[in-house]
This record gives sequence, structure tokens and C-alpha cells, in this order.
Amino acid sequence: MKSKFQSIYQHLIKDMQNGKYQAGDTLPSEHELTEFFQASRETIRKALKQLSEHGYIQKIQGKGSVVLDLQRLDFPVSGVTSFQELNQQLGMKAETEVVTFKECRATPKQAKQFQLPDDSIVLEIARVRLIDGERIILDKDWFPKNLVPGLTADISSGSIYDYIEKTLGLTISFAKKEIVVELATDEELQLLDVDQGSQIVVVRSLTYLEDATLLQITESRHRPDRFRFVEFARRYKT
Amino acid sequence: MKSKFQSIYQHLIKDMQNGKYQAGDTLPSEHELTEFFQASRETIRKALKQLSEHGYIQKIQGKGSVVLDLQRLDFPVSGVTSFQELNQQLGMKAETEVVTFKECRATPKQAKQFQLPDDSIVLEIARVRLIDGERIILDKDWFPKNLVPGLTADISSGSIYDYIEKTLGLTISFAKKEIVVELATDEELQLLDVDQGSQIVVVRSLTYLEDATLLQITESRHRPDRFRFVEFARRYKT
DNA sequence: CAGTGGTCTAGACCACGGG
DNA sequence: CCGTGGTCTAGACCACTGT
Repeated sequence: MKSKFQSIYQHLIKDMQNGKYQAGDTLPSEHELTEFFQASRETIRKALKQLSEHGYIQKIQGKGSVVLDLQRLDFPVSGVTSFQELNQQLGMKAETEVVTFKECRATPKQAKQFQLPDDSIVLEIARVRLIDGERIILDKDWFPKNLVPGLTADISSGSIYDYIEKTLGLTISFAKKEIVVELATDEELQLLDVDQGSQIVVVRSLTYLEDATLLQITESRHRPDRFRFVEFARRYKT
Repeated sequence: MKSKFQSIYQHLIKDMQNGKYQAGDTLPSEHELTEFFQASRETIRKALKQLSEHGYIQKIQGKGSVVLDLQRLDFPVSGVTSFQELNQQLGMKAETEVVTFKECRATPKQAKQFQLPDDSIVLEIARVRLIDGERIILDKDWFPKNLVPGLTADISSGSIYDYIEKTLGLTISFAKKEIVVELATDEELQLLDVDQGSQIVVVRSLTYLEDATLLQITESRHRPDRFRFVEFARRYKT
């Protein structure tokens, strides 16, 4: 099931979370790790590469792998994560209210994005997210109907990602996101606790499966005072 | 200078940009690429891994590597990129106005972040970015003075990153960014073309060198109607 | 079945950091 | 100088996709 380097990766993360390795510490050398994990050096290096990409360590040639402290646990929105997953990770008091669940014909733009014929059927779902009783977020999702058979309004009030990955067995692979700020529309004024003339943070995403087919178009509208986005990024030298 | 897999990575990017491989195409198999580039399979795979991470291709087991089309060129803000670099890439009509350039004592919080003694000297730089003549962005930067010797107000009106990487020979490695929305302060009302009561998009960044020392604290304040952030993200299955 | 990518190995050489 | 990480190789076996 799990590959060796993934296990090593997770083992080392646990060691860092347990405090076995603390921020500023240097991990054992790659050579030492090969002995401890009974793995070849390239396998160890794959695990370390992943730790480095995800912001856990910084590799320094000639010295070693230094454990980073980026308070990285406070809001891991970067990457592809659903509201429901965040909810669980952070233990927020959150509720979801499904306001729309219907089939409709794809707009020409959507049809093109999904690479489907015009007027194909897509599922449109709108959900309001309540945090501590306040209506903070409005999520609108569109799926090609044939990709998500059996999806119901009831499931949508929980985690759609869970249903897609665990029940349907699809694998979500990557996403493109865009963040902009727009004026609140009438719909948002109705559904969210915001005042007229307010600005809204809009996160538009395209989510793809591992065979690179587009699964989902999302527009997530956030009340600006409760919006926060955190990212860890490495610099690529061209 | 350049490693073999980096050269292959760049070669393949050029092929995709030239149209030799187009969106939806499948790249030659790893085996074929080993022959073409006279490299071992693991080396080819390193190049393909990087293409995949940066959103150029999607690898599909049993099938091949499919070229993606994510209109990825329109605004590459994700990652660590400076305003001046973006400016050049996009050919915007942009000007920079340095409004503050002074040495001052670090606040306790800054001293802690930089891991310097209290009251160490830091360089504070504030710059207004004008796009098409409008005052759109206010950037505030703080550097430990000893890390950026010879940095002047004049250099700051160009690219500080250029100075740091090319003149000082430092290597910028990674950054942590946070995006929030706040109410405009008096300072922003004075320096930017915004109205009272306006909201401002604030991007706070910590930028680190390759030995994991903190180089720079940045607060970048954007007029919301001209702000856009784009990200390509892969999903990690825990 | 053949062809694809995914993982792992053992060993080699190089480049960098610090004593 | 030695120990560190960075790169590269040749070969092996597995898992998945399509015919």
C-alpha cells in the first residue's frame, strides 16, 4: 500500500511533532538514516526531498537537514484542501447549509472547461458555511453529472471530497486557484452576514483528477474579516 | 554549473512552449527520453518530477506523461517572486517610489523573528508601486542591517532581490506568506489611491535564505480591485 | 501480453562546509 | 582532511493500462 519512502517521510514528521527533533536541530545524516530505516540512500533522499518541499526541513549542502519552525500548523490552506477537512483539522464549530442542489445545463464556458459537449448536464451545488453561528462563506460548486453519480444534497452537507475519494474511489490530484476581491452581489447579501457595499474575497478553483480531467469548478466567497490564506513556497531559480 | 536533470527539465519546457508538445499530448516514454538525452532513467524521472510539481505535466501510471494547459503564464505569483520580477515578466507600466529608507531599532517581535538581540539595527524600507500612474501597492520591508550591506534607497527603487542575489551573492530559498484583508489605515489613505473606509489586501511574507536564516519581513498592501493571486497546488494524501 | 510509470538498490563521483 | 548533501548510473521488480 504505502511506499517505503512515504513511510519514512511520515515517521520523520511524527518525530518532529513529538519533539524528538526540534526546530533548529539537524536531522541524522542521510547515511545514518539509511541504517536506521534499512533503506538505500536514494530512498532516504526521496523522503527528505518531500519534507523539504512541504516546508518541514531545509537541506544545506555540507551541513545537513535542519528542522524548520514555521508555525506551519495554524492554517494549512495551501495545497488542495476542502472546507470540511480544514474543519476537522482545526476543530472549528462549523455547520454547512445546502442552499442549492440541482442539475442544469452547462454554460458554454463550463462545457469548454470540462471538455464536454454544449448543454451537457452539470450538478450545481451552493453551500453556506456557518462558523460560530455566523454565515461566513458561500461555496458554489459545479461537477459534470456523470463523474459524481449518487451524489446527493445530504452528502453535500458533509464532505464531498470524502465521498469522491472514499466512496467513488476517484483520486484528486491538483488544482489551480485564483484569489480576487469583488463587491458583494445581491445573492451574497441575502445568504451571508455582510453589509451592502461590502467587499468579498473570491477564491476560484479548478480541481483535477489524476488523469488530468477536470472534476470540479468552485467559487468560494468569504467574508473578508474572516478570510486568511497561508502558503509555504520555495523559490525556483528559473 | 547546471545539473543534467535541470537541463532536461528546461529543454522539455522549451519544447512545450515551442509547441513541439501541446496540451493534451503525451510526452515520449521515460525509456525513449533516456535514449534521446543519453541519461539514466532516474535522471529523466527527476526532470519529469519537477515538471509535474510545477504544473507542466501530469504523470499517469501505465499511460505516460500528459502535457497540461493551465494558462499558467498569465500571472505567476505563486512561489517567491518579487514585484520587480513580475513587472519585467508581464511588461507592466510600473514605477516605484521609495517613501522610507531608514535604519531603526528592531521591535521585540522583529528581533525574535530575526533571532537577533533586542534593539538590533534593522533597515526599514517603504515603497509605493504605481501601475499606469495609479498608486496601487504599498510595500514595507525590514532587513537585518548586517545581512544587506551597501543597500541604498537608489537600489531599492529597482530590484532589491537582484541586488541580494547578484551583487551580494545570497540565495533566497523559501518564504511563508499570509494573505488577509484589513481596513485601510491613515498611512495607506495618504500613500495609496484609496478612499476612506476601504479595505486593503495585506500580504505578509517571511523570506528565508538557503541556510534557513530569516532575511526579510514584508508587508505588501494592495488596492483590492487590482489584487490577484494565482496558485497551482498538488494534493498530498497525508 | 507488452509498454508504461513507481519504487528500490548499491555504488560511484562531485561540491560544499568545517576542522 | 572528513563528513555532509547533490547528482548520476544500471539494473531490478512491481503495478497499472491497453490490446
